[in-house]
Amino acid sequence: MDERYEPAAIERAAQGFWNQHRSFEAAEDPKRDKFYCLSMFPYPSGRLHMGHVRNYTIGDVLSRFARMQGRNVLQPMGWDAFGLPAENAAMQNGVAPAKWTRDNIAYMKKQLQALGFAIDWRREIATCDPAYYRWNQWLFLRMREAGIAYKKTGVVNWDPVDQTVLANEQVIEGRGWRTGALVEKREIPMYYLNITKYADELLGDLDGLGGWPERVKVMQANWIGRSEGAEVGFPYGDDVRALLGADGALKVFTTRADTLFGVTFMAIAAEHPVALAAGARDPQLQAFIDECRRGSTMEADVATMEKKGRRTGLHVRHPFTGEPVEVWVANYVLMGYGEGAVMGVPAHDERDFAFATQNGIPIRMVVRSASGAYDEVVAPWIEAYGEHGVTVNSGEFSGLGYREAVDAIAKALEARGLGRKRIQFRLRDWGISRQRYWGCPIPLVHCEACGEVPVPDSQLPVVLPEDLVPDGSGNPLAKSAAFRDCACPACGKPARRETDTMDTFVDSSWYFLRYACADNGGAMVDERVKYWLPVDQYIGGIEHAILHLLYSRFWTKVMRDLKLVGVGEPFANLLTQGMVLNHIYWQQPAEGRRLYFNPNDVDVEEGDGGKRYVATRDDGTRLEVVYDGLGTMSKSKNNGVDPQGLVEKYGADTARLFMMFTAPPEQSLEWSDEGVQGSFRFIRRLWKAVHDHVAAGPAPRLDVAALTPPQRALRRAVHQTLAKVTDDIGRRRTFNTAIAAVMELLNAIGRSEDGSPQGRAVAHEAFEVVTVALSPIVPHVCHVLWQALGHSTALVDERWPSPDPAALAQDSVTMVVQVNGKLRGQVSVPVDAGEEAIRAAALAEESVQRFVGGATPRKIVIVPRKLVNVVV
RNA sequence: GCCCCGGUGGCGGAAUCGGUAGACGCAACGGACUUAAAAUCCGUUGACCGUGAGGUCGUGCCGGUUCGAGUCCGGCCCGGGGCACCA
Repeated sequence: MDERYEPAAIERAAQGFWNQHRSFEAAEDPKRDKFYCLSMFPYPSGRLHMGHVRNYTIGDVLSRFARMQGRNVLQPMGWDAFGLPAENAAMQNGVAPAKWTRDNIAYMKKQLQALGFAIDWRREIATCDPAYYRWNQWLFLRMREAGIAYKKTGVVNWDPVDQTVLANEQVIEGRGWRTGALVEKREIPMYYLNITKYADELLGDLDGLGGWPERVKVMQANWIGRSEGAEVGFPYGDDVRALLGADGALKVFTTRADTLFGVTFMAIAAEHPVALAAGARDPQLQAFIDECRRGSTMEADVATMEKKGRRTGLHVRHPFTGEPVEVWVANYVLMGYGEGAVMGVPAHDERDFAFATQNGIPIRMVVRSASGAYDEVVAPWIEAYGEHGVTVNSGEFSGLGYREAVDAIAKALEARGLGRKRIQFRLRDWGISRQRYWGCPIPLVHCEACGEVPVPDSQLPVVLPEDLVPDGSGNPLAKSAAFRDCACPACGKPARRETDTMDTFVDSSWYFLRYACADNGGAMVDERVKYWLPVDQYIGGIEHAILHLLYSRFWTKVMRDLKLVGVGEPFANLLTQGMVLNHIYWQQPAEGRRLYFNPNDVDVEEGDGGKRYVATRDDGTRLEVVYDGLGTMSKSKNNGVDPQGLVEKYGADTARLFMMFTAPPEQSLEWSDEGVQGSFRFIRRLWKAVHDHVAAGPAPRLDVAALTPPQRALRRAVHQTLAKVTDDIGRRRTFNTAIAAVMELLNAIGRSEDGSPQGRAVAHEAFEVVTVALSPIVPHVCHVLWQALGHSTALVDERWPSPDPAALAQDSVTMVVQVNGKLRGQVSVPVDAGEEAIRAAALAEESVQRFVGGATPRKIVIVPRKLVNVVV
């Protein structure tokens, strides 16, 4: 064994061993308990970032731990390879997205391998491979047959200069990112997946997901947003009837049917048919409608923008009183959500209150406060106005509580054919059409004679041409004759191929199934999926808590209903890892954009007026910069740390140890160069300790009966540490405290300095436990240390040991003594001491006597083996 | 704006079920070793009072429950994630 710790050589040796012995190739074996450990696959952006290292280290620790516990472990890896960044890179560099993506995959795969992850690379998949995405297409056609995939119009961001659809990310302050043109909303036909059909089940099944963080389940439940309420029809007034040339009713959904008699206006979306008809004869209203249709499609923008409205001059009639209610167009009502219309009850809804006050609309109180918080509704708004109470001024429905009022009103509405009770979800159907090149083609053909024709299964996949280079002006597929022009599968006449591609969330909604059978060219899934699913542990960023995880759950349920898989939930346990943060520094030049400086190039100087931050530029000149706090590592803020440099300088084990030690996995993690060095030093200290122990010659056999008290104490610490690490990794998933416990143990071994034969035997056992306990986290160095400790077997194939109960036993415990809840002393009592004995020992303690004085304790609280509190 | 999470020494964090606040690590300071530096090793380090023994205060802010609150409850402040075409 070398005296010096040389990570490069050690890691080469360990990885060579695992590769040669195919240690991580997983085979289905029904007799063995399987453990499917899945980390969210990366987008191949070019290089690994620290978030990836953190994510995959967590997965690897759990995989290696489960493997040592005897489970049959599958840990696969692949590439979420379609998406916008490839098109952006193509526009910047003129490289085809396919080549850019595949080069990135090759590079990042090498980086992953250098980190020593226990991955079965035979199962690698990339979503841009036709062998993968053909099954997107195949299942899309099955969903279309089942009515789950259907067509309707949807709203997109439209750049009028580039004549192209923009992603939300490409809209900067209401303008196209390349052209600076004001973005417009535009309605186009799109394909949708009927996820709302599964809303009830997606919500209800959350209860069965015991291995999911509570906060993720709450977020999903709120996203699905089940609300019980009533649908109410407001019959058209004569003016609306005349305008539309038809009879009917304006439908709304409300959770507050009890306030129906407080309706003083109706608000409809700018895209609502009534609004469009009204706009056609009123140029000023049309101008307002046009204004509403500019601007953002994002909910956050809609929610924070100034609430504006304009009267249409049209009326609907109250369903009970028949009174006319004026209809307004409002920018805060969205056509895509609910009915595109809401009833306005200013007295009992904060937003309606603001709208009414601003526009001079009357406010009619119809609920009396149950708590007496108000007698009349007057400005300013107070929260109590929105609370449930007892109805007033509501005709025959007055004097009812919330539930009775809603029930009675809904019943009466139903009798008149103007409404009913209904359950509404906030969740909307999933629009999957994208007018973009680098994605999975939607397998449809448009024929003048036959209409929309699905591509027959025998002709799948519809292969995406890989030689196109987007230029920012629309989808290149639409301009490629070779792709676009085809024969109609039904009649054979010339036809046009669909040029929309699928949302990349489709690709990631089922990749975890494909790992089980990646080599099957004849079917999407097979028997092996039944063996591996569900995923036993899923690990990924908290930013995916809603969309990706909800879509995957939905997709799995659809496949279950199509009899393709046996499970209805894909992920049994979920760990949501926090983000990796670093400091942000910038400087604002006289003209142009902020310049961001990498924290590596910034020195912190302590001056009279506090701290100064000085950056050193490439040309060696220095410049004072602004410190802007911590933020996620990103290219735009120039605060990323390249894992490659870290691995080259310190080795993969140090990178892994730092990631696991610095913060618990669910919390955000702050980058620290000093912390990395500390992790490196710890490994080196471990290496040196084992080296010195081994260099002193073989340790004798451990004779438990012959140990001195200090030796017994050290051995107890060894087995306590083992128990703690097992619990921390296996149950609590707090790797940082597991590592801290091992550090403490290593410190204790160092302090013992016991060169006697049994002292060395205890130390030997201790080093073995340290090596095993750390091996999931720093597997390379432990692989080599295990051999140095005299083993001919490979550590990766060892079983995780159990603590020796005999070693854990102790005959006395130290209990803390408090007087009136304040710590005053400690007493040592036998483990089996009774309450009386503990009480006596506590009262006899010197400082307790001092604080109790002559007083008689009023109460003595005893927490077994921990604490005594004397209350006087 | 709405939903979710977090806030503990100079810093990252620990305290697992309401029971010793600050484990472990970093940084800093002092010392040993060295011609010197690096590396390594030893020691100190929440604040305040005290020579000391010891005491008082202390987990974003205000209030509450409890023998006992970082932990539970109510109200705020600040930071982060998500909001449906970034992945």
